[in-house]
Amino acid sequence: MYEQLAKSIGDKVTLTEADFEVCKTFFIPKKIRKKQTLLLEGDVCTYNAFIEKGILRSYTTDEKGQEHIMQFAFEGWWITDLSSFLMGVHSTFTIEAIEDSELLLLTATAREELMDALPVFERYQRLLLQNAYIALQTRVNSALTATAEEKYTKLTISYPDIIARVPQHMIASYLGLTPETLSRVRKQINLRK
Amino acid sequence: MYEQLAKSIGDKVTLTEADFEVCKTFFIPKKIRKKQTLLLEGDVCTYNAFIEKGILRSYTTDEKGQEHIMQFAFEGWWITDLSSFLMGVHSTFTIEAIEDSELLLLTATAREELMDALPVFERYQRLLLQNAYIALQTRVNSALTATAEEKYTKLTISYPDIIARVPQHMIASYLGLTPETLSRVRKQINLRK
DNA sequence: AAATAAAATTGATTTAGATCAATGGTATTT
DNA sequence: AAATACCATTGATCTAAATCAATTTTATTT
Repeated sequence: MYEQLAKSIGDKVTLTEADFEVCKTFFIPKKIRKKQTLLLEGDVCTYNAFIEKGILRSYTTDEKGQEHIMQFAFEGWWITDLSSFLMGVHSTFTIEAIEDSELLLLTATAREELMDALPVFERYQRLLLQNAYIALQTRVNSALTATAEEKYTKLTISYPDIIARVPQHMIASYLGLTPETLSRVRKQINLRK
Repeated sequence: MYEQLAKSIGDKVTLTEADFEVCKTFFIPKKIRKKQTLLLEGDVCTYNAFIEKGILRSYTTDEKGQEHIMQFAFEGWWITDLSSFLMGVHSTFTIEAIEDSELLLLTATAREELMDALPVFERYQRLLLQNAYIALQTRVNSALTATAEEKYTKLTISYPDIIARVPQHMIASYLGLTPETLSRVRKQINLRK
């Protein structure tokens, strides 16, 4: 149940086995079924979730009821509404499981305590955040620069997992395209090869 | 020369005056004139720049020679190409002064040393990054969701400084619009009031 | 396994914003 | 202060992607 977490932390910092045992105690394991929500828009996000197994997504809903996906999260990734989680404000995102998933939840206070108990955890969190920030910049740039086809092609290269495991209409939403446009883009690409 | 830095750090963490004196020694002051570059696309970004005075911007240039602005940075903000700065890869961004500016530069090694010397500096950096990440998410969401007019209106509300101090064609670039479209959007808004 | 719901595809049409082009303004530069 | 380069505005036209609508395919549920 903690394999992915051990791997994720170990990739970024050095932690003894004893310290990892301490680390584990701060997390709350939780299973969540496909289509169940971990967070509803408007609620306060009380957890930062680490994914041991499965896929989740976070999304906003606009006035017309259309969903806009902010993030997909797979095994070994984290997902939360950061501003709600850190500042205690009402969330703008809904977080929902795309597959049956196994999570490790960290409350805001547990997170603070864990960073105090194991200073490398703060470093780990900073390193994760750096990567997440860089990835988001790339996404902004793609949104400003790229055509529909370029956006899709870049995604297939950078995140083949998303293409393989996520329904197409959700990929469209993530890229800021309609499902129809994405379907046509894929057809074009296939015709050319 | 260090007023803005003292303010920025003081807003996030607690630092004694003596520690701040230590902190100062890690920075290299630098003046840069309007239109001069701090970083050219393709070079390795050796500095994380804190802005004491002035405005800078970071942007990518596409195949057609068009510039796409990733970030504006004012007094009290930081600017860098994070992935180039941290990983030593060639930068995708150019960083350039919009006005004559005064900077405090931190090299990657100075930054590491500073975080070792003053652990609160690591926390300060993490807190900055958290805010930057949340702001970027908001920008992605706006890019996915909003019309040209909504993008502009949101910017006027969230960042009136940008509207007031940055040329219009750069605002257009930042929003992913052409200068013509932004001009028309502004006209529409003015006609309505 | 049949029934139902959800997702993907394809076609016809519309539209928001881009592009092309010209003019008037506003800064820099000499 | 004149000259030059850069910016913002306005108009006409074009186009990539959205919308509307129908059909086929694939998943879920009973």
